Amino acid sequence: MARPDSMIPLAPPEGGGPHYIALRDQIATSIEAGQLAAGAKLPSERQLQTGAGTARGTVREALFQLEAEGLIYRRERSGWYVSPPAVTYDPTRWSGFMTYVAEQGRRPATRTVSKESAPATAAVSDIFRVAPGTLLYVIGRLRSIDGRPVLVEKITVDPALAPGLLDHSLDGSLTQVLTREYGATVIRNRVDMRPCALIKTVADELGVKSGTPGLLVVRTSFDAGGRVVEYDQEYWRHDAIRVHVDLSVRG
Amino acid sequence: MARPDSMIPLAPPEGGGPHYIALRDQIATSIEAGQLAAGAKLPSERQLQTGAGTARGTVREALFQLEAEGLIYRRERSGWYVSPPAVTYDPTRWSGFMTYVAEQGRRPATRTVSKESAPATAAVSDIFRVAPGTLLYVIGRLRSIDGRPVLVEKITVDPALAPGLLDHSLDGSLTQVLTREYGATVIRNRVDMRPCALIKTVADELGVKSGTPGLLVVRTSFDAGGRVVEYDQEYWRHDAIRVHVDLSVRG
DNA sequence: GAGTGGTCTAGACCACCTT
DNA sequence: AGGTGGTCTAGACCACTCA
Repeated sequence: MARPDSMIPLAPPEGGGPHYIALRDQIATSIEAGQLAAGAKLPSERQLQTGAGTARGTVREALFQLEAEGLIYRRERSGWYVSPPAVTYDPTRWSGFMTYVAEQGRRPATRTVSKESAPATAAVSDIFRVAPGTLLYVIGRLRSIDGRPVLVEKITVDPALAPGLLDHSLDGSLTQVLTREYGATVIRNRVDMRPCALIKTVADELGVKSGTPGLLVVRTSFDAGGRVVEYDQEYWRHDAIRVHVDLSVRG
Repeated sequence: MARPDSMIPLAPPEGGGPHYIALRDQIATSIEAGQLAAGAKLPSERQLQTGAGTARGTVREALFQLEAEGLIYRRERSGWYVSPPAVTYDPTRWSGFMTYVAEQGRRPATRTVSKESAPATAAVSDIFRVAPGTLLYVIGRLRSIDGRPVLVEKITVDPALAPGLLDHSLDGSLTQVLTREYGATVIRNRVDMRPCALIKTVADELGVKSGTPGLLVVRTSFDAGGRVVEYDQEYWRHDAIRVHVDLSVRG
């Protein structure tokens, strides 16, 4: 039996839109009204289901919508939570994650997940202008804001520029280490950004479901000789970042 | 009856992952292998359902995943199609949409959807530094690449700077009109970007389902007097754009 | 161990696009 | 008119988290 109109579980949504949109609006309103504060946990899907008088699938559609909008997020098999505000990233400023997150009154943290020497793939060897298979340092890090993981990054560095890099502490600013310990001077930064989906490996580390939307930010920094100092691929939760660029006419 | 293992509809996915991921991988592979070219239509959901031996909901989950990744997109109630490549947007370059899209070998088009004088809301009046309720020009445009709508924009301009603007043709570069006809000179550009969901009004114009992921790009341009020349909110399909910024040390 | 979300089934009706 | 995706139901079992 499909949609038994005889029992009218809940008033059909005003305006005739889908039920899941009506539920979405209801939850969105109580978030904006502050009844659900940032970080607060939503009722369970089965509770919402009872309250709304719809099937669980419909409830989940409303939740997916809110997730896509960045209003809520999930912790795998734990529940749905109200998203905290996003931080602003400005690629024209040269401060690192730890700095600009703190400047915005939030608490940044970095955890080094992996560090190793690995042979360069075709794409990477091209960027570093080395032969494919050349051993490069690859560092994996997980960065959090106020205790919530927001990005996973994979940093590649040429050992020729920073021999023994992996023996240093990598839980702070890597750029700072490269500058202070190895005298590397970045004079050019290239930044690429694009919406993406978080694939399994990344999603697992962030504790989100594979396939949730994200933002890929790729930074490539060069020294005066045009050599790549640092190649950094950052996979962000899509609701944790916004980008801001301020530009004046120049030469 | 749930998951009748007795009939094993399709070999359970290698590695033990979910079925929808296996189907996703299968479709992704045939796209990457070129068996499904950019713009090609996928088989219908019910055909895929039969082929994969799963329920339609599972098929749709695989399709949603691919959509989130930007590999495919849908035309409302028409079908699923392979996404064309994204265009690159560089906020540090001052060329407009028509120019940079054409430079990348694609065919740009603009259609003016609406133009009117409307009273400034609180947020907008703040940006333009006018009293709330002041009449401002608001222009709605739909922009396409190779015939596929990729963004909806809402441009706000202060009539004090460009009286009679709405009488001009607005289907080309608006910045050019403002420069040539009104002598406005932009010396500063502020750009904000963040992932978002496309809400109903926008989604309808783009012909996508409400709630599909998008990218909001807000450009604010200023003249030498610090006055806002143009305030432009662009809602992009998330799979149509990537952002590229190249920065050198400077003053 | 109770409860949560994650995955899946097998249907149904509808609004809309396409031909 | 026939086919498409969009929405929805009412179940089920599973892997995992949390207390």
